[in-house]
Amino acid sequence: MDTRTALLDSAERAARQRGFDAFSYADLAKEVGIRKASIHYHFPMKADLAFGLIERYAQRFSETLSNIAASPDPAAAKLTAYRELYRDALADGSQLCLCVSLSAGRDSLSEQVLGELNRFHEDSIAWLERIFEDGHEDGSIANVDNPALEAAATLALMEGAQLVARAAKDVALFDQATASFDARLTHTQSH
Amino acid sequence: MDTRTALLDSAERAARQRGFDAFSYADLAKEVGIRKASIHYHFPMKADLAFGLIERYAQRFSETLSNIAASPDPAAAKLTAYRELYRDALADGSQLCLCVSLSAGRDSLSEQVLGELNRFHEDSIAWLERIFEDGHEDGSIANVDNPALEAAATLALMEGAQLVARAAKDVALFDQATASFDARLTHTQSH
DNA sequence: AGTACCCTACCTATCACTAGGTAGGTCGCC
DNA sequence: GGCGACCTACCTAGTGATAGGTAGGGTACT
Repeated sequence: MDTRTALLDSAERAARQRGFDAFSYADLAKEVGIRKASIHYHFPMKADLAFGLIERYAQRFSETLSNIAASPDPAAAKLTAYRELYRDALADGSQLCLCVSLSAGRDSLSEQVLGELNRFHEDSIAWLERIFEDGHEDGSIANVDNPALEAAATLALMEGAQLVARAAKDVALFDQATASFDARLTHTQSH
Repeated sequence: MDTRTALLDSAERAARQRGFDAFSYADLAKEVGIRKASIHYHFPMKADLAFGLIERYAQRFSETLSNIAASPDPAAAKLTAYRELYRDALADGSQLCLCVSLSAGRDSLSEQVLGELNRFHEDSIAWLERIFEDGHEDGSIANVDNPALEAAATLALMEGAQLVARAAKDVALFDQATASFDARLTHTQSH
């Protein structure tokens, strides 16, 4: 496999599990099977690695959101899919999604990475706002007063639910925290 | 001032601003005005410092919640007060509350500190559940279906809102994320 | 075909620095 | 005299980063 990709994979897992500052080039080197110094060939500074991580992550996430939005399902189903994204990222309760992890350890990040992170948040909120508007129109989401505010609330809810679930290492907490949100969605049984 | 308290104060601010792993005994020593090694007299290991922090924090928070609960105000007003707690902790958008900060950097914490953190979360949810029950009865909180789930959602919302607001260094994001929540509360104008 | 050159992708060895932590001494106060 | 509170001085084990070397592949000119 491509070494650069292997490094990104290993770093992403470490960052999501332990935080970006909590893993070292030595950890990475051991896992990927090259020497510590060789990592600097691919990522001269650790900030470059952080940027590489968020760049790839944002791109993947963006594609996923586009795919969800493109489906002919009602808006409620799209929000359910969105929720699943965050739920799945928890794995067995030991991982955070990268944006939550980086948000939490914000301080050590470069200005560039921070900008990318904020852009990711803005994109997510814009996407959600659109879905809430659709859900208001097609009636699949209950009580939509202000799509923009609902979008901001949803993002915060997902990130917060992930945080508390990971703290307790218990995915059930994520489900509890998002259950009321889920109850607003009209689930049309399709089989 | 008491040196131990000064150390806790300095450590708390540092932990909330930069994360528990991101400040060192050297930073603390410089700020408090004693030598690095002297800190070990008060907190032999950094884990002891972490425990001291969360212990004091949990106790303070518990008292605050008790005071809020004891007031004769409607349940909605108590939730507003709860929201203010998290909002105020943000300061100018640069700080998290201690539990969010520690949740985020969970990995480096001792089992003991982790237990204390989870207990804090449980207590918060129990407190919130009670408030939601009251709010359902006195009618000051709209659409209360399941108090336990609402409680979990509220905690997650607050922590998540704080996280995204801090990431963007903008308190307005906290307000946006919690606005829909606030809209469910009946605000009785008293003057 | 041979040689000169640059490239990628690693390596060894070491850098300067910081982390948390320890040993042992000093000083004032009850 | 003992103890609380602090000091200087040091240690070990890391950290990210750098310097300089090397094996092997491609390209280009003669």
